[in-house]
Amino acid sequence: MGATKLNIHSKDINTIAVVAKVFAHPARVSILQYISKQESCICNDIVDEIGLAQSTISQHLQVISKAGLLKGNFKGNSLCYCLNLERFQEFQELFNSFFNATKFNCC
Amino acid sequence: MGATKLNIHSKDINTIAVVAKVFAHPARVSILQYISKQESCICNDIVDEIGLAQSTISQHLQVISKAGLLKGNFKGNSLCYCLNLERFQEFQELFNSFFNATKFNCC
DNA sequence: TATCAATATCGTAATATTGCAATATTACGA
DNA sequence: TCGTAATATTGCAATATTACGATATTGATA
Repeated sequence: MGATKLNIHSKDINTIAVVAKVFAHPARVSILQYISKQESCICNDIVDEIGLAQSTISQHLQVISKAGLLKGNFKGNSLCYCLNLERFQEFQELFNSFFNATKFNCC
Repeated sequence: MGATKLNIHSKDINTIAVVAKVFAHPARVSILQYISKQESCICNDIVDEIGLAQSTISQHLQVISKAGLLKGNFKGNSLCYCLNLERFQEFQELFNSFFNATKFNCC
């Protein structure tokens, strides 16, 4: 018990949920906003900015990265992430088509 | 430890996270889609439709309802929820302004 | 009022998420 | 190559979420 049942839902519905999950934590929303405002981005700056431990930020970054929302230079001891703008817009469109497809009212 | 730190983030950022959390579970996405397709909505129908226990659906409905996404007749033994279209569109706009405000790229 | 059907709540178990400290890894420069 | 700074990983504890069965509640109707 307790585990989310994925197999009973359509692929589209699960996709929406997975994408929403990325934005469902304030630290990740903060990180995304912060990255989008920088010329280049160094994780250590984010740590000072967001106010969570370095390891915690690193984990959140991994979640964001796995969702495909980052691109850039991941080598070296001072990384330079960027927003993957294409992917980000894909997400926006995904949400919008969900919202638009769900707008029919019943009463 | 383990509890999400809300106080270190701005109100806007927390709001995005709270709203995203509603859509961050496939059952809730399913429920929203289902409701939007019905003339009237009876929870027991949803149970058959979604494939989760009645109590589980009821809990998810509560989450959706607390987010303000439902309106309608909540009295009687056969309820008639509807999507709160205004609120739903508010959410869509919230997401879009977040997406649009975060579109600046760094590299 | 007694019953029934629909929905909500409670209690609990399973799983997931969050966060941190400690440690490991990595790549650069001396 | 050695040290160092930056980032990643690991291990663990705390908390949150998900799900279900059992039970309670609610409102309509006989």
